[in-house]
Amino acid sequence: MKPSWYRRPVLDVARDLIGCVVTHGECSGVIVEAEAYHHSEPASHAFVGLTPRTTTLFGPPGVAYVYRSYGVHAMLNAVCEPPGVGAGVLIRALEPVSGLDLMRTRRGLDDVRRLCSGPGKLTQALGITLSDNGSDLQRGPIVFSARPRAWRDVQIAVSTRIGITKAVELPWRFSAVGSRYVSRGVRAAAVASPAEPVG
DNA sequence: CATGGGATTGACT
DNA sequence: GTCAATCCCATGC
Repeated sequence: MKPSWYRRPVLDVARDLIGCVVTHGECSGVIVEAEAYHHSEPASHAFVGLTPRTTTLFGPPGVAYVYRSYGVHAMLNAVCEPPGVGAGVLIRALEPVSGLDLMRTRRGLDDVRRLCSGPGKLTQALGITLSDNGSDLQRGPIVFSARPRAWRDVQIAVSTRIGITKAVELPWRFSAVGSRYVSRGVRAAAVASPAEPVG
C-alpha cells in the first residue's frame, strides 16, 4: 500500500492490516495478528518523545520500524499517522504463504503453525533484521500489499495487547477470527465491525 | 558512565 | 507454570 494509506488513525490501519500480505525476498505471509501503539499511551516506545530510537516512529508513514527486543529478537512495525505523530502497528503473526522451506531452515523447525506465530518468530522466518529499519513498505525490501481476494471479508477480533505492563486495558489488538496461526494468548475476544475494503 | 528494564522465545519443572 | 538469554537505549548521577 502507498504511504497515504498509513497516514490515518493507527487503530484503523491496525484493523485494516489484518489479511494483508507481507513479503521479504522469496518469503511471504498473511497478517493474522497486529497491535496498535501511539505516543499518547505509555506502552508505546514513542511515549518518551523524539529520541534516536523513536526517530523512525515519528517520521513519515508507510515505512518499517524495526527494533531489537530483549536483546534477542527483531520486531516489525508499520509506521502510521502523519509525521510528528509517533504511532505504529506491531505485526504479531503471519499465516505463511510462500518460501516455507526457507522459513523452516531459518526457524529450525517444521511445524507450519509455529513458523510465524509470534512477532520475533516472523522476522526470523522472513529474514527481517534491524537494517530494515526505516525502509519503505511499498518499495521494499519489505513489501506490504493489499488483501488477496480470499481475505477481503475476513472477520476481525478485538482484544487487549499482550506482553506489556502499561496501558494493558486498551483493546488495541486485532486478529483474524478462527486463524490457527496467531500467537499464544488469544482469549475470548469481541468481534469488530466488518473490516473496510483495502484500497 | 552505571543502571534498569523490556511490544519475546524456548527450554525446563 | 517458571526462568534465563542478551543488548540497546533512556535515564540519572
